[in-house]
Amino acid sequence: MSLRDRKRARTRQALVEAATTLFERDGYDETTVADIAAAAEIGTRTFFSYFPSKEELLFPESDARVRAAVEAIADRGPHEGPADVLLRALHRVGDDNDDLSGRLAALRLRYIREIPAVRGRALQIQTDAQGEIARHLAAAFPEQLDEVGAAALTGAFVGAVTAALQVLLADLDRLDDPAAVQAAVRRATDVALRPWVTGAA
Amino acid sequence: MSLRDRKRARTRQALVEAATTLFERDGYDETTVADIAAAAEIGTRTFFSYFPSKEELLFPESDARVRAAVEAIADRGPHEGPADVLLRALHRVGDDNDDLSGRLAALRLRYIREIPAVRGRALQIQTDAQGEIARHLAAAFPEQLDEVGAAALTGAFVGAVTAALQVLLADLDRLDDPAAVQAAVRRATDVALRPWVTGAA
DNA sequence: TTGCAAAACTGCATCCGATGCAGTTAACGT
DNA sequence: ACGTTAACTGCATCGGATGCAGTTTTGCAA
Repeated sequence: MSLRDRKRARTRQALVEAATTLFERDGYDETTVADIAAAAEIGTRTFFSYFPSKEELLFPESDARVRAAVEAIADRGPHEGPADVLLRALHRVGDDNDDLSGRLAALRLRYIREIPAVRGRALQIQTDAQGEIARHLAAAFPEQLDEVGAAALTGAFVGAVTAALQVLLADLDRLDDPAAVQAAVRRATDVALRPWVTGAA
Repeated sequence: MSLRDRKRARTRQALVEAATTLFERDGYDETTVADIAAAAEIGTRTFFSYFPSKEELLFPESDARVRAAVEAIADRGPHEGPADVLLRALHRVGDDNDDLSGRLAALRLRYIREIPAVRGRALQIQTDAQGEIARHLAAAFPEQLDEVGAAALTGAFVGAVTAALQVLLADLDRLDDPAAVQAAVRRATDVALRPWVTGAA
């Protein structure tokens, strides 16, 4: 990796950290892009060559989860059906929830509820990920699932977990506690997916 | 209804129609709020007392579908389970898809794919509607569903239909044909919900 | 009908996010 | 060491959105 690339990665990281600190101190709307750029010691204009928009700061590695899920599909056993694989993939994604120790994740969870632009971006990322997973799932089970069926199955899983999680997080004021969030995620998957684990594959 | 209210409703309608025409002619980003306000013969500033944002023009009656679904839940038969009721509600919502003759609906479907802000707003509306439906469902079946379970079930249904519909609409270039869209919606619900209609309630 | 209070409309100034452009600076490979 | 390429930066600009203050319109009661 060249010096250029290393420097660039460092600046990117500095931007995320500066944004995290400023968001925590002043709030999302109160923190301007100019503030963040200044804190990371780059020009305001240059910010937009690192992130296309302010929201994106909250989702610095949105690909990681998708990759984990795709891996889980690839690592399927010989006797697993589509629902089993999907279930395993979702659990693995839930476990990997600790991206970078929490501070940013806590902000993200709060802002997804409070700031429309952030919520919109989060939902779009989820939709895209869902589509990607469905594509891989259909490819893995060509005889049992067509494109539409795979999308429907994936949508049902993700939709169930997301909705359940939302209810569980709604009355959770201490979003800063990673353990509580982790527990909520696990309970959400359990409740949401119970209808499948007992039924047919 | 007072003269004031009637006039206000007329202006609101004029704004939606002006926006529809301008969007069709020039595109979403190319049409400014000032253009729309001018076409409806009100000041630019006044626009924001009718709609809080530009996107909102594309969702003028987002409550209607929720009301239809809630009605469907209320009209349940004595032997229907939660899944049956939800299925019927979803079908009714699908049938009511012809809001105001299509032009706006066609634009909406296109822009949900193309413009991030619109997609974000659409997903937020869907999420809110989902939550509302789940609340009513839980209230209707207090012994079989708790809050989390109702949210998970509703999320699964809506998620499945939405995902399936998205695949079907992806290769549909002629979005202007209401019949084709209607058919896609119906097929999406059929495919997505097949696992439930045969299984247990 | 008249007069008053509430609501709606409007222009103006302002802020912020985002983009195009052009000039400068820094890093890379030879 | 040098030319090429990429990155950084300031500047100007645009559109969406909000607060404010002044004017106009509507509603209602005297």
